[in-house]
Amino acid sequence: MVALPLHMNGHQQENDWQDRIIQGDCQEILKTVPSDSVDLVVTSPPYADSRKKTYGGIHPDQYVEWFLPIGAELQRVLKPTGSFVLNIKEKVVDGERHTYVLELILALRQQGWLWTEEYIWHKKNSYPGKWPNRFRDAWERCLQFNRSKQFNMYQDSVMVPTGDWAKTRLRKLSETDQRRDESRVGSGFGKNISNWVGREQAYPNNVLHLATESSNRKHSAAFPQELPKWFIKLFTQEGDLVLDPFMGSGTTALAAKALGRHYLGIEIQPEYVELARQSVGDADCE
Amino acid sequence: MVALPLHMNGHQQENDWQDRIIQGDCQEILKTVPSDSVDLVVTSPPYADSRKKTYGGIHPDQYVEWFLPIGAELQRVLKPTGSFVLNIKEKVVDGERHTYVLELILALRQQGWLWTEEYIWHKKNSYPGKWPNRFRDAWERCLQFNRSKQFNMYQDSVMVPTGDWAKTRLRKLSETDQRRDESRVGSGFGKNISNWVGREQAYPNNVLHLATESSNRKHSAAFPQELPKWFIKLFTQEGDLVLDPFMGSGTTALAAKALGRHYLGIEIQPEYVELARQSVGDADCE
DNA sequence: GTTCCGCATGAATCGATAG
DNA sequence: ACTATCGATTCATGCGGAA
Repeated sequence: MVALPLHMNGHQQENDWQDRIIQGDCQEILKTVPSDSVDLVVTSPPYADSRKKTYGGIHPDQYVEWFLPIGAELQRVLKPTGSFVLNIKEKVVDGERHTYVLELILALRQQGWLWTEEYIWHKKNSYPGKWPNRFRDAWERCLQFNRSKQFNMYQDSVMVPTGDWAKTRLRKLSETDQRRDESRVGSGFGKNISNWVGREQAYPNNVLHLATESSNRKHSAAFPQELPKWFIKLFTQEGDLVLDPFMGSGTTALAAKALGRHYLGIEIQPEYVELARQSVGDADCE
Repeated sequence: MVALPLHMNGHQQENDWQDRIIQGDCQEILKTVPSDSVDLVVTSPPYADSRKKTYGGIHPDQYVEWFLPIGAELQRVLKPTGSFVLNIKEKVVDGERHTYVLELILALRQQGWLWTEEYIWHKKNSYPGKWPNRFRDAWERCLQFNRSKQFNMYQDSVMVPTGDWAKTRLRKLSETDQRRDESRVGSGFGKNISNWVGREQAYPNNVLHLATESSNRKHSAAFPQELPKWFIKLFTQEGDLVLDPFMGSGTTALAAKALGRHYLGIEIQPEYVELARQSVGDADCE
């Protein structure tokens, strides 16, 4: 049977785990989350040795060791059809890219995760700076892991306008619409699709072009809401549960809520917890 | 005619190693190349299990083992101030990204290489296709390795125009071209750079936006000439020596020659050798 | 000389079929 | 069961021919 939250007894209601932001160390909190209950984990954990003041600064050499227990819990709480998206980028240490992310990928596979794909987040407005031996770092990894080869993926929900739709849309419109309508019947969507009716659309690829959010004042990591949104649309449906064990200022929760998904956020810093709760609360008023 | 290095006796003149394309297995040929003689290695080795007919198809599980002896030779022939740029991408095997590239990076570091940086080549025109569990693969790794932390880097040579270029130029373009320009983010590759001489310039970042050359010539080059050109400009000066141990149809040699650098190409396939020689020969006539 | 349009062409991947 | 081959799917790009 599932590990029940400590304060609950008897029948557990799934709703208790939805739309909440919990303060605490995710390694501990996660133990109280039921198995096979989460549809998507999307998170941007503290990077090694960075954000020292906020997270205690995990040393690069200890990063894998630190993350593995959390990876194990995430594997347990994720549904077999769910996905785990890890946004991360290795630091420069002593003039070299450190290898802890590579080692983490290998270690997570040892743990049973499937390394399905590596998406690239291209940061269009990367952090300025100049060094004699390198250029600005303008990309981060978004690693997709799965428990099983059979996972949910709703590709139609993230389609984008075709490169030259303006040129050909009028000509091909009828023909293409017919074809797309057929395929739409089987896959039971409708909401987002309707936004694109009349346009040519194509499936995206594994390179995401997003700007970092400079307005994110308090939390040190500039994690644009569009990033979790994209993965939430891609890997969940409305009503599904999205987990972020390193919630920070609540970007993932906001994204999930805005898309009609349930969220579960864990954050160790009380200030961030408060900030995140305000954010999702504020969103209520809109 | 092919003047093989083995035919030479006595003192080696550096010129003997310049501007030549040698047919043979690079693992063997490299042994005859003088130590500390190359300013830049830029190459795109056969990817695991691909190009089966031409290279014999290295199995993913044996890739690291196969590459390491070559890596050792490259380390020897490279000058201490030189760089080694490796263009590579892992395949999907059984629904997962294979880990041989990650393992190769770790193994090359064991061999003494410094993993200085990972550039991303964003392939604007990625191979089409649709699958239930993934999108099209639109990026490849360009891994930069060095022998020493003190390596040559000429950042000014790859600066890109900035600022008001969109403003000035977009007005004249058609609607479709405008749309294309939007997606043409960042590192100003392209032919019209000369139009922007004298304008404000900025340093690029570590994401390169290039299209593959699909229907360019008879022989479609796996990587576009702009890719080696960028690294050649960045890591060498005129008169320096550029080595490509997997020359293919000669893209790197052409790029080096066009930029006034010397080249040394090694290629096992006689047809490619012939093609590459014709290419650099043809370039002479222009 | 432009601009526009048609068309072939990829460092792909999956799933089914065949040996 | 495990490998090898094949068909289906899909789209940005650049060339060449046409207006």
